[in-house]
Amino acid sequence: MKPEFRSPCPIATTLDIVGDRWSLVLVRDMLTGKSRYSEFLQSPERITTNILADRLSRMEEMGLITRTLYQERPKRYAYALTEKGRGLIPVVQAICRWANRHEEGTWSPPESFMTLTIESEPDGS
Amino acid sequence: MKPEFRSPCPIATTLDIVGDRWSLVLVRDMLTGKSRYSEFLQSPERITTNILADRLSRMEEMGLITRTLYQERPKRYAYALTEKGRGLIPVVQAICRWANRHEEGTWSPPESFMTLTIESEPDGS
DNA sequence: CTTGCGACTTGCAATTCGATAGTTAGTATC
DNA sequence: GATACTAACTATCGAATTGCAAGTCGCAAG
Repeated sequence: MKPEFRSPCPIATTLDIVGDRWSLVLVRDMLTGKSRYSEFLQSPERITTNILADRLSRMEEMGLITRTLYQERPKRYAYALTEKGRGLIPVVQAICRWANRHEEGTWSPPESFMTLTIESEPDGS
Repeated sequence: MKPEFRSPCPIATTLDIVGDRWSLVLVRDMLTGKSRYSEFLQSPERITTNILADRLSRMEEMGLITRTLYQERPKRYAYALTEKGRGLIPVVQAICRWANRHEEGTWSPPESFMTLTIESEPDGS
């Protein structure tokens, strides 16, 4: 039942976990305040429902997010990043810097996004 | 013929370019001194030849790498990162830090890898 | 008692992936 | 000069993944 990675290389391992076209988009959404299924569906990239359901359960399995019932009757769930998930903040920030520098026309993320930090980081920049 | 991205979001755009399980593994290989087709094949993740050929041509199209004939008769090619490709250094370094912190058993990259810098970066750390 | 919403699930065609086998060009060996 | 070998690909094919559309289920409002 252990997830099997291609190699112990940290890069290959990370790609085995979030190396697809959607996982980090969901991380972005959660970092910018979204928490519900229907909110993820509304993002401009238009993820489909089957992929969304699949990614959410995968990411939960991998310990990146938690799924909590925030309301009984009708049951409603909220998805939120775990500390492991929030640990990806520096990764998505680096990705944003790269895209802004090398791909014309990409949006500049809000200052508040680029200055997010991980609680437990030794460096609060 | 312009590559079409899902949205102008820098994260989604970057994932449209390198958001698969192999591209950044090849970036890693090139950053650690590999430059030839046969060398990439020998990495522990065992990429297959069709995927390797596909990724190399895609990455060349996207401006991440260059393919140069380094020897006539027999023709031999060397692949190297462009400045745009080397711009991904902070991304792969952030990925390494994340994996080392959150995934047990991942290799710690050599110091020389973690201190690589982009020539034109405003911050040489 | 039907309409609608949130959160999924199912079906299916199309694309992509992985394993393996084959090709092409040159070089080295017998 | 036939045989073997290596680098760098290309082709084939079944399996897995993706995208699109439609359907389901619980509930609550009108």
